[in-house]
Amino acid sequence: MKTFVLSTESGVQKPANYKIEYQKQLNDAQYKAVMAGNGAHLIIAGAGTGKTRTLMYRVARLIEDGLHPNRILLLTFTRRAAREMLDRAGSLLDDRCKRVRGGTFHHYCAHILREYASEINLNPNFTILDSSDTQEVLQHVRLPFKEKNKGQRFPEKSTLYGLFSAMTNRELTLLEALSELYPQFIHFHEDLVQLHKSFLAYKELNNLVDFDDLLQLTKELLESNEAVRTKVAAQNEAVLVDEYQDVNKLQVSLIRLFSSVHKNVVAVGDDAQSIYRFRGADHTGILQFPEMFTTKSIIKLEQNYRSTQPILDVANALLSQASLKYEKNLFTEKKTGELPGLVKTSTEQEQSQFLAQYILHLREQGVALQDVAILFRNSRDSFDVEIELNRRGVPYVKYGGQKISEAAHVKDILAHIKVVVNSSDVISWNRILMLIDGIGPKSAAELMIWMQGNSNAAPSKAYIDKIDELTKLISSIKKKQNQVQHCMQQLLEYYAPICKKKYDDYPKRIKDLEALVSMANQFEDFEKLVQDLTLDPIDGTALDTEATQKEENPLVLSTIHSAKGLEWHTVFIIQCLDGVIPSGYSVDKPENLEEELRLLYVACTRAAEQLFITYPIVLESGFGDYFSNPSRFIAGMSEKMLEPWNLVRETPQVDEGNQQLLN
DNA sequence: ACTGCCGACATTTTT
DNA sequence: TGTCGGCAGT
Repeated sequence: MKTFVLSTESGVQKPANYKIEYQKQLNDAQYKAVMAGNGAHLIIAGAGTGKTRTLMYRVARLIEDGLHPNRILLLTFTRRAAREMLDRAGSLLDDRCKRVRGGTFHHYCAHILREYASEINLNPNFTILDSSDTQEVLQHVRLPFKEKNKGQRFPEKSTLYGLFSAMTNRELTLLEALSELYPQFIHFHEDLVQLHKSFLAYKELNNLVDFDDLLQLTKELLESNEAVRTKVAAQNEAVLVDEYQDVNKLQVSLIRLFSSVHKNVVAVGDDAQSIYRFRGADHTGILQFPEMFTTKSIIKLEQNYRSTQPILDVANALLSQASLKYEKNLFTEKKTGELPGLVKTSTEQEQSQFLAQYILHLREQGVALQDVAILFRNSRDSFDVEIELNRRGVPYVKYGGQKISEAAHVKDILAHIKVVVNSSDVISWNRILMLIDGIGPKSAAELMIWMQGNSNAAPSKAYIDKIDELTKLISSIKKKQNQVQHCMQQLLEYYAPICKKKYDDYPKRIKDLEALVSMANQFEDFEKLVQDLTLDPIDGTALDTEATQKEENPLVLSTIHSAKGLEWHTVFIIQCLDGVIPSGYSVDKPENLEEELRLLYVACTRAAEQLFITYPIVLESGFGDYFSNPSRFIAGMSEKMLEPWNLVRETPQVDEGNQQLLN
């Protein structure tokens, strides 16, 4: 006789022992967030409370519970964030974590669209336009409207871009977006409706998709096509969203669609760190999460592991000036530390001198350059410091501001590759034709008509040889698509003389391009290369890694926006002036003003041990020098919270205490 | 038609 | 800071 023992346990297998000791390694709130079961959960994570840590432990926990990694979708703000999180989760558990699908909304949408393009009459081979490409399209489309309204000030391409983008991302009608953002153009409403139509038509005709379309088309696809929606959403057994405070309305709609089958959504964010209103993020969005998703729990992470209490005091003092927020009480066990310093300098140059000298002083004290950051509101606010740092040979990297891949020479090269990938990419064709001597807008347009076979007029003899050379190059690359690096090299040989002619500073640019060529081999094919470089542009550093690797790890200069999620031992916030932060453009609207406040809050909470806020009293401008005021956000702060520093020029006598010497 | 030059200018922040 | 529009010269 055979025996079979029936288990008394229910069918679900509960691993009695996890590989990871969750309870030991996490605090109570984090543990709760990691272990929370199915359904929607919102995690309000104050700055420095271990938000990333919590997310990655949750990923590991889900996998340990038997969920297949590719049924997890992790949506982050940048691709780097996803990569880091999954790498860290991987070292926590094992390599299964790396198979989690992670990336930005734009990446995921691009992926869906490529797969299901045919369902919405889209060619899967579409080219993704970055913001400057999109503006070029707008420039083209707006011409007839500008002509029609001759003599009047018609919206610029950047204005149109802002308008249409707001409309899509915030799910507004054109009229709503127009009256809110650019009421001065309200009388063009009718024209703008037409312009928008021709903008969409142009993109459709030429197989072009811009950043906003990636999201919008995906939404339309999933809303209208139940079969696809079910298929896509069924795959997402767990959806994790990072930086929820910065998602916009359109992205919220997408999350709902992505999670529409299993309805397991965990969102992490901090309403106090919402700084992307300009991109359509609505910082009240996170406050409305419970209305959008059937929320099982709201978990608050309040213990800060990053900063000292004096730094948190300043941060909390800033936050107390905000009006609408989730009540939070950040606390730390790092009770003691230096008081944050307030450094007033006479000029911007003096500010730069102070920074350079103090940073070198810190280095002598054992604080490595890479553990120090200089943060600022606008990319150009660091120009003066950069000069000073260069003068003293202090290595630094700068994040934020213009991306290398948006520089003209890089775009030139990429345009050649783009026509290989998508031969109907007229924007790129136009760009590369115009590079040829003697070809301007007119000839380029004629040539494109001719190439499409819609004209018998052959191109003029003056440049027929050059056209020939170009077409040979393109078709040769087309044949060797798998030899990415080799083709890039070939392309660079073709482009180098053009570059020399076009730019005075060509040696620098050629160097950039050589670096681009050498990094090209990490891509299997051109499609991947083009898509990755548009969706995930290289910021300042990546191209000159060679230079930075040789020297010591560099000091970090960054816009506050790009500093999101990062931390340093010592942080300097510079140019902390009224009109800079808050920006002069935001002072007339309370909502915008609050965002500036949050921005300063984000900056302060990047500091672990020491924080400095600096500003010059005299500002130079084209019209001469004038006196400036410190940011209104710090103006009323007590000296016991933010300690004023006194800068003294070097004299034979040595000063003591909190006085820093300048020489 | 295209190129180059000049002066005016406006400017956040990013996928 | 570079970028944009306008204008004159080739």
